[in-house]
Amino acid sequence: MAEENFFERVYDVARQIPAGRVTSYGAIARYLGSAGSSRVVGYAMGASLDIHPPVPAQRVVNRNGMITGNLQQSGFKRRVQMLESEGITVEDEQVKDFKTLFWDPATELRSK
DNA sequence: AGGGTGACGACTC
DNA sequence: AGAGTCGCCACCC
Repeated sequence: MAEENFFERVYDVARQIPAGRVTSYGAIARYLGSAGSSRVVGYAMGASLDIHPPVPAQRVVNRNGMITGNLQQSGFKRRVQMLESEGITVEDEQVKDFKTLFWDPATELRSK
């Protein structure tokens, strides 16, 4: 049995986020069936920097569309640039048109 | 086995 | 409307 920890599941979903789109921790948590474990998703993202393969955690922001990241602030700036490189406009550490670029796995991967 | 932590989320004042 | 506080659930020590 594939003993995929909750973290790996989060990574799997995050890797399915198409470029130019963003999602929220709560959306992923909800998609995994643990809507209340949004914090765990965020925690997993932080640990994603230490896992392999790399996870596009930069596409995952909080439900406000703001790029959180108290940790790894060193790479935080780089994350914003990567998002802009994908066509996402980031202003003041916040994703512009977040609602439009929002990619909900519960809706997109509903049948996958 | 227990306690503490944490890239959030929703409620309340 | 904005700011602050509490709660949740999984992982690490």
